Amino acid sequence: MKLSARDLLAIGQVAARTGLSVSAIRFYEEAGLVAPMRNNGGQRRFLRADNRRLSFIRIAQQLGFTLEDVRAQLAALPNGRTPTKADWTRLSTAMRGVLDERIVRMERLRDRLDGCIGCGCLSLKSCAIYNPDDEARARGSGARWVLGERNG
Amino acid sequence: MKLSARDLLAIGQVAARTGLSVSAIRFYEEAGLVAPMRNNGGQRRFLRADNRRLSFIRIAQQLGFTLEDVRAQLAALPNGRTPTKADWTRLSTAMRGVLDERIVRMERLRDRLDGCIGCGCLSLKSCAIYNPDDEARARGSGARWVLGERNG
DNA sequence: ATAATTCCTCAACTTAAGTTGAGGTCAAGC
DNA sequence: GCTTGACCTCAACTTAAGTTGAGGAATTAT
Repeated sequence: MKLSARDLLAIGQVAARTGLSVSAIRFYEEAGLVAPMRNNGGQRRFLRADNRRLSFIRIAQQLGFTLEDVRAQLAALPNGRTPTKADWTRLSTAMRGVLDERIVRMERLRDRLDGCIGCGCLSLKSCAIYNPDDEARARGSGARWVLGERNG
Repeated sequence: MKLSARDLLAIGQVAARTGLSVSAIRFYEEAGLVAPMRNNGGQRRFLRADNRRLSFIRIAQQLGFTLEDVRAQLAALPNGRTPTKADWTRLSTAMRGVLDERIVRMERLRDRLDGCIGCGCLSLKSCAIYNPDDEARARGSGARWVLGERNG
């Protein structure tokens, strides 16, 4: 099918539809997460399918994934054809698995803290959190995840 | 009680005991999280009680708290006297509450994602994650939390 | 007394995920 | 056909939590 001018969106329209800022979308292009075309005047023109791609980025970010994570996920999409709903569902399911893991990890950390609350051992070598086995491997250069929160 | 030279630790000793790097400890001093004395030569000298304080910082960080969070927690410690085990336990208990909240929040997000997996609505206004109510308030200038992870 | 550590400050660099602003161009409405 | 608003690039700035390095001083060990 051919694309008519109606199928091409300016960056502001995409921003309005996805909830992303214009500057963030430009940044994502620079990061290689989306690849809009350009019109004669050099302005970006997005396919309607890019809305879904950008929304995916936004959602994954809200779930605490880094753009690197997102890049890896998007790499699993078919290239050449527009992703189908099934493609997106596959990605979402994969994310759910990672979320589940994170929840388990947090629960483990919390339980360790419980152990420490009892023993007051904050500075001792035997403290379960002080001397973590697996979690702490992340110190150094591991991937990191960020989630916004209000703690007022 | 008086303090003898044995009670005063050089920064390298504190680093070895707490697992923090020397540069991180200096950074924490600059951030006002710890306040070592200085000897005649201008070198830092830490009280043994500072080990516990610094360990608390390290643990809180591993649990995903920011230094700002830590600063707020430490502000709740008594000033003037060395914190007791009960003081530290109070702090740990407060942290546990925050961790519990976080876990609940993650579970909610995960469940929302489940809803989205089914509907494939990633770009639609009605998507529960796309159009989040409370969580998304963190976008902008909210506090953020970071936890290390390996996702290989 | 001297060599080897450890320590000091200060400035610059790092990563992630953008934002902000300057200076200039394009497109749309009237 | 002009004005307004949307868009362009590019560079610099932001925050958090430090690390790295230069250049020098203090402490410890022999």
